[in-house]
Amino acid sequence: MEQTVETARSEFIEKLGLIMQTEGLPRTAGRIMGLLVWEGTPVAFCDLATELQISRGSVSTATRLLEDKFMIKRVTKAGERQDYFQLAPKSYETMVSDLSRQFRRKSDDLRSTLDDVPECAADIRARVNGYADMLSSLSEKIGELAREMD
Amino acid sequence: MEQTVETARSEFIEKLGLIMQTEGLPRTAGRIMGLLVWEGTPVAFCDLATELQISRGSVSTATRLLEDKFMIKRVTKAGERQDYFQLAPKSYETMVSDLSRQFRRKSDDLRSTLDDVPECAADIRARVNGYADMLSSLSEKIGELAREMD
DNA sequence: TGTTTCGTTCAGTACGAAGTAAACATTCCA
DNA sequence: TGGAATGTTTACTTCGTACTGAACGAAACA
Repeated sequence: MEQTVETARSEFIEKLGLIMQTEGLPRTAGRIMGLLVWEGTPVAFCDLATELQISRGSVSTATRLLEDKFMIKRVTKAGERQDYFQLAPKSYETMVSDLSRQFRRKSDDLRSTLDDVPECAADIRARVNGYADMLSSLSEKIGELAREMD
Repeated sequence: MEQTVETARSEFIEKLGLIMQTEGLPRTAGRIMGLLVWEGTPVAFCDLATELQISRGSVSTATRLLEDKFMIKRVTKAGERQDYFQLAPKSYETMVSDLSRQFRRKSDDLRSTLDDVPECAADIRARVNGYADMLSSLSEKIGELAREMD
């Protein structure tokens, strides 16, 4: 019975690794997130390496990446030399508003290519804006969700 | 003056290539989309190859991929042996509802790992569901947008 | 029927990203 | 001060994916 929970745990971790890979993050970072979500409590640096069977170097780069994105938080324990990690507060909210920002940036980036396109090429402008509009609508909707989350 | 429009065109195409790459599609497919968005009218198979400076093989696989996703449409012209391509009707709407579906699938996939987790592990269940909820909320919001688009 | 024009498929290649291992820097403790 | 523990950095390796180029098959034309 305990066996199946263990299986579920590693399944969840692996799945989250794959999912976050599709979001453009390294799989390792996703697996770390998975472990931290499952555990809930702070997990030691070395435990991440041993449990996920990855090198300390990978743990270092991945945790730093996740820290920079405010998805996890590095904490310390009194009398403990090791670093511990746990989910950052509002981590999901952060992820969602980050996604919103990504779409916004893409939209703006595309629209900026129209700077040198004269007014007369209205049809081209309309089509490019159409794509950019889709992206900004996505950004808007997702931003809305982010605001609803706290 | 024409020069700058040409520059804007290739900039747009390259940018869309990069953007669609972040969405998990091959860059080539994104550049094809970019060309088709810019032009608006059907573009010949061979013109895709020469204008984007890619092999016919790449054109073949990328167009097939985009066709399968209902993002572009293959059309023919009377008396013309070449295939032509243009944006599919409702292509943006399709892309958005596809995105919604992706998040839905991820959410369901994650939640399914809880099947073997007993009720007593309520804290674990809550955390996993928290992540899945974020994904399904995204799916929901984006699906909403898709419905608003037609 | 032979030839040309197309699009597809597939083997090979190139490239980039991610992970490893080891060297390194720093901190803590004896 | 010496040494162990801890995290970071970097050179190298691995792996997957995307692209090329050529062979192939099918269809149109002559």
